[in-house]
Amino acid sequence: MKEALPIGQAATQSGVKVPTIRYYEQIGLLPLPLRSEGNRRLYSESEMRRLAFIRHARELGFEVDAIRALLDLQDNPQRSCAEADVIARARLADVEHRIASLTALRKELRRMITACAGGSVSDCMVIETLAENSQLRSAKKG
Amino acid sequence: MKEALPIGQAATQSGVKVPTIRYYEQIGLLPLPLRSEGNRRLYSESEMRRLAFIRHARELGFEVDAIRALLDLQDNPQRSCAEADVIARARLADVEHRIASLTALRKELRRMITACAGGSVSDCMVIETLAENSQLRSAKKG
DNA sequence: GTACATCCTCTAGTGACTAGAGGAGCAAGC
DNA sequence: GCTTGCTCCTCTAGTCACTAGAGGATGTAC
Repeated sequence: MKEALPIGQAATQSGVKVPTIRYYEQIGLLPLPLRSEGNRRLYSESEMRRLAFIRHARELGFEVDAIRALLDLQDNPQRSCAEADVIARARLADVEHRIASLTALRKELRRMITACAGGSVSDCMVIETLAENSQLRSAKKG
Repeated sequence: MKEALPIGQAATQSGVKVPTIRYYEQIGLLPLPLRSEGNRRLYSESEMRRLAFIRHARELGFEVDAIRALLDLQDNPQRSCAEADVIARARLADVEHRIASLTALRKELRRMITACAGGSVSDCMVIETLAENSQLRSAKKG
């Protein structure tokens, strides 16, 4: 087992800023870490892993509550599979929707870059494309 | 040319809420619309199109500044293609990174749902999957 | 033992909305 | 003309997920 890290090193290693780590602790995404004699936070390997997960999930646009749900799954492996299933399926649906939207956008961005290669912007259709796509869904999350 | 819409109908049609439309006006994403005799906003077809674009772009995770940049491009079609290219390529890189991460997560969620079909959650590896991927980039924007 | 970085807690500010107060405009019915 | 009720107006304040800063304690290097 590796030695524990102070918050500054935890921040550097995870790419999550120091105040953000403290914020995650405050809202209960991270457990209260061990403290040194001088009252400083010390992060274990498993906490670092959890932190990396949170960071990545946030980058992907998951809300804190969704991340909390995923972490709960991990924390309670004995839990009924039905619960896990509901959470996982909801996340999956969300992820698939995001992938579909981003794939459509990627296509349009590629087209735009290609089209722009040799002239003015006047024939770029980003706005038209995205405006039309926006009819795909008519309501957002609750 | 179709007749102009009051803000409530603009909201219904675009899926952007009334206060959000006013907010977009306030921060300069939408132009100041025509007003009726009674001082009510009236949205033309082109403003509706712009609104639809903004909504879709926001759903896809673009920041307001990025949207502003794209709209500026559209507003100034005589502008150099180099500028458009820079914006589009930055967006494309971002989008591709997101797609890659989400695809990895989708795989894991699917695996999880399958695994859960017959047992406990104990071997779910969501955290590991994302925690490892998170080394791909070490810094965010700005 | 004194610099100086790193840490602590606490409060306040940011971006992108979102909700609510308090009031004006307007269409329909009496 | 007058009321009912909806939509609209402006303005301020609240939310989420951070982010920055004040003011002070700790830890390490010379």
